Amino acid sequence: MTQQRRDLVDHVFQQHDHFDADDLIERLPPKTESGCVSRPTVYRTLVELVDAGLLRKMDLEGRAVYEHDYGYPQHDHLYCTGCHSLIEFRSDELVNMRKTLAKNHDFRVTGHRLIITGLCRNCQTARRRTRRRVDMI
Amino acid sequence: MTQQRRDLVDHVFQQHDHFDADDLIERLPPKTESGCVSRPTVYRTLVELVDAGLLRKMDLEGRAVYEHDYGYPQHDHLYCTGCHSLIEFRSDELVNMRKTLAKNHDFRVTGHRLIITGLCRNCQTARRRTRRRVDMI
DNA sequence: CTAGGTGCAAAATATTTGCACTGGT
DNA sequence: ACCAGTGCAAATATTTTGCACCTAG
Repeated sequence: MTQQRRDLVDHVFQQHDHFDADDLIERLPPKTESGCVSRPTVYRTLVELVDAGLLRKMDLEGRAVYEHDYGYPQHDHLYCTGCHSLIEFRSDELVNMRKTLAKNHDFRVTGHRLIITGLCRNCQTARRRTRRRVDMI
Repeated sequence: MTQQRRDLVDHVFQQHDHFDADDLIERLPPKTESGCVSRPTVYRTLVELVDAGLLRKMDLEGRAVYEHDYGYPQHDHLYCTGCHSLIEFRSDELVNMRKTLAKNHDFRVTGHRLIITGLCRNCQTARRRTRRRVDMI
């Protein structure tokens, strides 16, 4: 348990949000007095946190996005292509569907990933008014 | 409409399967007398086929995977982490769920992607017997 | 002390782009 | 001839790795 890992873990679990490796790197330097954590260390630590079951990883437009896993209920996401935000939702139907499918296809399910793409409320109206900025975070 | 595009489109639509840019490039050379199609051309053509609505693209483990779209019913996939195969399935429940969610969240849905991960029948038994090879292609 | 962790630089992977050339119409 | 399409090489973007050094336990 080094200082770098402590910094990373602290920031990661400060609030429940979605982030990628770059977000993490950009957020860290200003908040730590010990200088910034190097890119390889961030990637290596993320792998370990995922393996340890503390984070969940998903691929979004070619990049790896992470969110809390440990202690969080299973859920899926609405993804807004306007502001690139992820909105969480839960669905028991989906879990049941998964069970049925597993049985029908003799498939041993280990997990799933559902992303529903579209425009969130804000981006629907923003698009009408003005050219919205496509900035992230 | 050039010879390269004709070759590409011919191969892509010869059978309904899932492939990535590399698969396509490897499959083409032996079958065409006109030499192989260059990598940039493959990528450029794939983009156009997706834009034209002929192919669907999905991100799987960081790589772009394509499948037929035009004329094919909407469906989702079971993904076997053993043999890396994609098994298609249809679900009307899912479509209904999507509608309900869209309404509840005031979200304008444009599409979705569901991938259920696990082990297919073969890989379940193979795993018990012997250490299966995780070779690709 | 010593094993695991870190940072730098470089490699690996996947995809995209600048640009001059070429082939289809 | 013209213009879209092509190939090469190089650029991008993201993530991974080799390796020498450092530090927590």
